[in-house]
Amino acid sequence: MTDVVEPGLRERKRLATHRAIQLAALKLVHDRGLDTVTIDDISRVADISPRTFFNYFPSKEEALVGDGPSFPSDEAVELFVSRTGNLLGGIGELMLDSATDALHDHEIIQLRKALAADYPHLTVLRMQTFRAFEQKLVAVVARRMATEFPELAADPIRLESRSALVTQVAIAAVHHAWQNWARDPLASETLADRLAESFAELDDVLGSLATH
Amino acid sequence: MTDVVEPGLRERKRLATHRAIQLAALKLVHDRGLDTVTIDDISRVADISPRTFFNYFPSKEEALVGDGPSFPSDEAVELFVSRTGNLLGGIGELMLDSATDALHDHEIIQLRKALAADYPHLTVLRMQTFRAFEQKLVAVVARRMATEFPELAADPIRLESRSALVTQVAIAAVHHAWQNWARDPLASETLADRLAESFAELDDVLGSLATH
DNA sequence: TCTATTATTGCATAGACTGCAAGTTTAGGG
DNA sequence: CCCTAAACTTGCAGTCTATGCAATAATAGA
Repeated sequence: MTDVVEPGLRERKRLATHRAIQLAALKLVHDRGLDTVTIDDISRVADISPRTFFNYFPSKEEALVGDGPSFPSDEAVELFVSRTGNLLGGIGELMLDSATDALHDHEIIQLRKALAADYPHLTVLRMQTFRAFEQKLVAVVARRMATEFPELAADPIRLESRSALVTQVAIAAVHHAWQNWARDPLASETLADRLAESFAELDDVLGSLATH
Repeated sequence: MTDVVEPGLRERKRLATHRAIQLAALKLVHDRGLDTVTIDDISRVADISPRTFFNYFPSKEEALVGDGPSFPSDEAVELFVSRTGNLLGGIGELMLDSATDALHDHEIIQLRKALAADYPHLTVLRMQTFRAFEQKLVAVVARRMATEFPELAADPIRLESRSALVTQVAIAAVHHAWQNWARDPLASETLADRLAESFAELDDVLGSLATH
């Protein structure tokens, strides 16, 4: 298999700084509120120069919400495309596949959760990191729908519109999951749990709403 | 009935300035691109002081995307709540009711359309203006679902989660409509048309996705 | 140990945004 | 028509965000 090379000193330092900045930003904002915390403050706590801050994050907000999800692996994508039935649930699994990446840092996760509860507009910003993502996802969904619904494949414009709509609906579910996750700080459920719940609920609610 | 009082001079001037700022901002950005346009530029064209700009809009972006929709009238809300069947379609009509407010300024609409095509991230920002809105909408949807699905009314937590999810899905449809509307600059369809289309398509797609 | 690459930092600068106080304009009554 | 209160505009000073550039420091790899 592919060798997992031990990352060098440079890489390790880079990661440490990356984390130090996020941690400093999250702690400060948690303690003193969003608008009283400046990038100078964050840099001081993270032990870097303010100029270096911008080598890692383009803005205070980005440092707070963290990096967007990475796109699912090719295998996961191909599996998704080739399957049939429960399309939305499949997208949910795909999301989950990419969301479970950097979610091992307990302290940061906890702080981010509190942040999401305190500043809902940052949650929306967080959703925006999914947008980069979104276009690729639409393309993948289109491939899947083309194989599953042959009559759509014949009408590219309709296919495009459909897959865009379905993707938006899936993102709505992710948003819903994130909101529920952040709602109560005491719950021990992970974001992954909430994702599964929201997609299940979505599947359930569709049945009761369809007018056919 | 309620008398429609002629707005005074003060109010008319205010509206004129409001429009002048938006127009100036949209034209400048359309001609020169987003990042080369400053608030000083906009103010110069709109014939106001830069300080006055901030009396009208909190940022350049807000001036570009315009004000959020106003909440639907009480009558529209009550009608929606009391009806039954096609829940999502009903929400669509509700959205439409509030979206057709300030949509009579052809020049601004056309420029905003071009803007949405050129800068998709502003469209997302535009969606954020729906958020104030969103909370109220969730409450209204909850009322409707409580009357329509009595078994939900008995479980407030479930009801809350459901209505939040349904609202998110509806917003997804609005997003989809907005994207389609902005996609081709030549199409003569109005945003209202696109909204109707997207909600119809949503209703249609639900049938094919439900796993029941 | 030497060198190329990459990262950090300070400095200078432009632009976004806010509070405050002074000046203008409008509303509305006498 | 005039006067006053309220609302609106403006200039100014100051803080914070953000970026380019050039100098310095640290690391990788030979």
